[in-house]
Amino acid sequence: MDKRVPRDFETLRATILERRASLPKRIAQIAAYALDNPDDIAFGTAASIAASAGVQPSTLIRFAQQLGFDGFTSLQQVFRERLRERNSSYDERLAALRAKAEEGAGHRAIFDGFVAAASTSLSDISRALNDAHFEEAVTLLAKAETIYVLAKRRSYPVASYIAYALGKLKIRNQLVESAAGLNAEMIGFATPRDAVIAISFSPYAPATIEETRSIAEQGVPIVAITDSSFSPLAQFAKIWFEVAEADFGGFRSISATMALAMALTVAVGEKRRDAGRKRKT
Amino acid sequence: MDKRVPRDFETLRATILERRASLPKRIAQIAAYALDNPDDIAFGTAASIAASAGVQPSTLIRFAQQLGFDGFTSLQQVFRERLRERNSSYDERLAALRAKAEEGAGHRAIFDGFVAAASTSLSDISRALNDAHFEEAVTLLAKAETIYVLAKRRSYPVASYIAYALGKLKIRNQLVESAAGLNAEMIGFATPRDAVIAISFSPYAPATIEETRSIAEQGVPIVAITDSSFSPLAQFAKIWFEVAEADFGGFRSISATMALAMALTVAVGEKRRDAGRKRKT
DNA sequence: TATGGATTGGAATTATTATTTCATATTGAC
DNA sequence: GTCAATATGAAATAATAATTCCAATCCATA
Repeated sequence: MDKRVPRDFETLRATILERRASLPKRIAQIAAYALDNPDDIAFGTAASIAASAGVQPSTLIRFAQQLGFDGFTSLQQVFRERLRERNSSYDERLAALRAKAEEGAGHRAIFDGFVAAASTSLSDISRALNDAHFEEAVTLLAKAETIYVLAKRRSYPVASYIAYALGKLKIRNQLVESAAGLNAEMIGFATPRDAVIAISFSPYAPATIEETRSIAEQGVPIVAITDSSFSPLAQFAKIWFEVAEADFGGFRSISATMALAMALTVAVGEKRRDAGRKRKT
Repeated sequence: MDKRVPRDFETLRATILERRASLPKRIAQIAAYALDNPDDIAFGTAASIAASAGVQPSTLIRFAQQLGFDGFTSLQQVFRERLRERNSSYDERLAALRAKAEEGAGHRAIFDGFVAAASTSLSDISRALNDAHFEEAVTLLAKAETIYVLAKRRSYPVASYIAYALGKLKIRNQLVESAAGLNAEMIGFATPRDAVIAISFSPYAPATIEETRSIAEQGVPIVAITDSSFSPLAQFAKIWFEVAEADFGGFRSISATMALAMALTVAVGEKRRDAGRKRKT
């Protein structure tokens, strides 16, 4: 018994792909069918699957045996397990990935951890996002002449993506960068007809707070993305979103923030397009 | 037959909850178990489920019949269908969300779309990432004196995050920005003892390609993150990762790229720490 | 093109699993 | 407390499904 039986779907998949070339015709046929229709394998009976794949039930069993299983039933377990896993909550999946990390599966575990953290964050925000707030924010931003984007450090990548996307949508915007130390002057140009997207998470970058305060004092409406109602950003903002990002290895995910930012941007683009169309007709 | 048989899980669930009070003890027991462990119902046998729920198989069948099914098997179909639906490919779900967004179902649909795109991308890369490549990349980067980070436009946010994280980990790095048009000179300082992380997706920013080529010619090893084996980056790179990002509303997700980038960064940090510790002992 | 080995189809067999049946227990009304 | 109706447990039975077996076929090689 030097050939190990694939216990999880991914290993199984890899094994099949690897041996694909050397499999007999009918077995290959079943192999292809299995990878294309994993759900059918999970739920069907040997006879029904064989019929769908255009082979005999016995071939199906030979296929399973060739892979090292002792029969169709044990092969089917792997396909069922896959559905269970896929279906299990993000939290459980995260736990599973963390568990894998414990076994010390090299650096792969780190990667799994980040994927898990990102998934968790996404599912959290999907649940938590308030539709009405989102709608208000879109309305507010769509009316702005120029959208100022304000974020430092960890949040800066999000800001730069927003600026990129707004640019592609031909929406006037200004990324407040600290390059030449002219942020204060840049902010000075903003008026109440503009709007701001400010992003900051604990520990809040002092510069972001300071700039947000000063721009708020000029009467420019602010949409904030931050991590709690105690955030200093929340007090300055007309509308603010609370985003809870999961962390791994001391680094927090930014995927939820990113998704929210992209959605805001694109929604603003759509709203403007719609408004423009209406005005013309 | 005025009582209709629940055909989908949600209806079934509602029906069960509604009648819960009027059900006999053992039947109620099975009902509770079914709602708590729907996966078990989907895959188990009548005997195994009955045992887990602490009742007789016949009770399970009576339960099914009381709900209007003609036996356990048809009840089970509903639980299986549920898994199928839940698992229906992300692509289908994305398509549905896109359609929803098209018909103007509020801006929430846009947000959902971005979350779905991000989830899809994450689950794809989780499946596709090659452990060995990842390990190699980490080794290569951990040896570098300085890590140069190269990315423009859509990929720039990822690069800026890498630079931020490397900085926090006290790993010397240089983000190649186009601020003052001095990129060529900056790149000129790189030696074969350094390393590069280059990120670019179709349509590849010409500047990124050009800079990657020139730095490769200096013998600096390159780790590339890109979207296909035909990518111009792939030919210059010692190791390259293929990342397929789902898109929504014309904007591609960057969550998978982000997760990979963070994992690389932190893994490099760990590897260095381990190496440092070894040297000391 | 003959020959041996591998592969396949299809029926026979075995196993597993759902369902039915019936005796027993429980519950509630009088 | 008695009786009838209902519910439950356990084993018997029927149905269904997995597996095995063997003859037929295919394929590569000499």
